[in-house]
Amino acid sequence: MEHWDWQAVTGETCSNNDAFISYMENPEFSFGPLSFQHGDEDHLMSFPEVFEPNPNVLDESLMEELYKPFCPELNPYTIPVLEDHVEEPDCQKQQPLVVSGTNKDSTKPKRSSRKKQQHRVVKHVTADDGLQSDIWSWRKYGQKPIKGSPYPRSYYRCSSSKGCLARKQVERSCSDPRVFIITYTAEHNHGHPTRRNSLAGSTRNKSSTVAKPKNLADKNEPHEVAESTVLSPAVIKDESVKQESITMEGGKILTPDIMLSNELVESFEGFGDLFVDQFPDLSHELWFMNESSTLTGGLLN
DNA sequence: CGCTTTTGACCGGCGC
DNA sequence: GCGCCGGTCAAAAGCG
Repeated sequence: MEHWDWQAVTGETCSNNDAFISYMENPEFSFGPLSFQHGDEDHLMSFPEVFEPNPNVLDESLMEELYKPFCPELNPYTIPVLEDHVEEPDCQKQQPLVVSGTNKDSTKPKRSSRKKQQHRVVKHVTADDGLQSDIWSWRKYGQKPIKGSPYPRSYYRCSSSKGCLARKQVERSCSDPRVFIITYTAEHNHGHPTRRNSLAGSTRNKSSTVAKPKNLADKNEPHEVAESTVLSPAVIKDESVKQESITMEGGKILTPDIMLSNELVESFEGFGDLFVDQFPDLSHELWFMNESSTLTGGLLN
């Protein structure tokens, strides 16, 4: 395996040896939180979100290494699930052990979570850098004010497939309102979505500023701002186009510089916009497909 | 028509 | 048993 230096958005670096050795120890994590060793320290980083590849020569072997953690054949139906990565939301950290504003008895464990057995992954993201990287489509099914937090928690379920148990909770950090705490529970029982949410019903925010939290346009209640990783319709449609472009190519991606194998291309399915999100320097390598598909008749209409 | 969000009601676990 | 709380349901309404 060729040596590959990873540049993390956080400023940290590590080599692919470190990262992939760790990955091989935890192959069930097809993508998502990835632990690696750097020096004497253990790190846990969300792989698709924090790493950017060095601008290096792009060839197939490097691409395969690059995408090994995301390869669906290893675990096609898994969202980032890493029990060890569970973190308590900020507000709950400040109030020992979950909920209950009273906290009369902090020595006993408060209610053992009803869903204790479920895997959970808690991610902290900002509106600017994290909220658009979710490749799944979600339908909101509830919102509740949370004790001890000025912001409500929103509940989403996967809308890509009926019967999918995947859930996501979104709340705004009370310690840093710029940060959204996203909690994933359960697993997707299906492959990556072929398209994002449909547009219908999702356009109540008349203003379609990119990634703007919905309801800002039509409601003034401050708690409403806490909600939402929902993409603006414009973004959703735009990304759907990109994503289907990849799928529609059905086998080969051709660029002036590279030709990828069928297997690798299949591993990209449902992954197109994530690629673009995470590796903007390389996005032009795939964007041509959108152009070509447009020329051959378009995809969504 | 099929999808979405909104929101009050309901359910079940937990502590007292 | 009661009340609190988080999580879910489902009806209503909007959108393309």
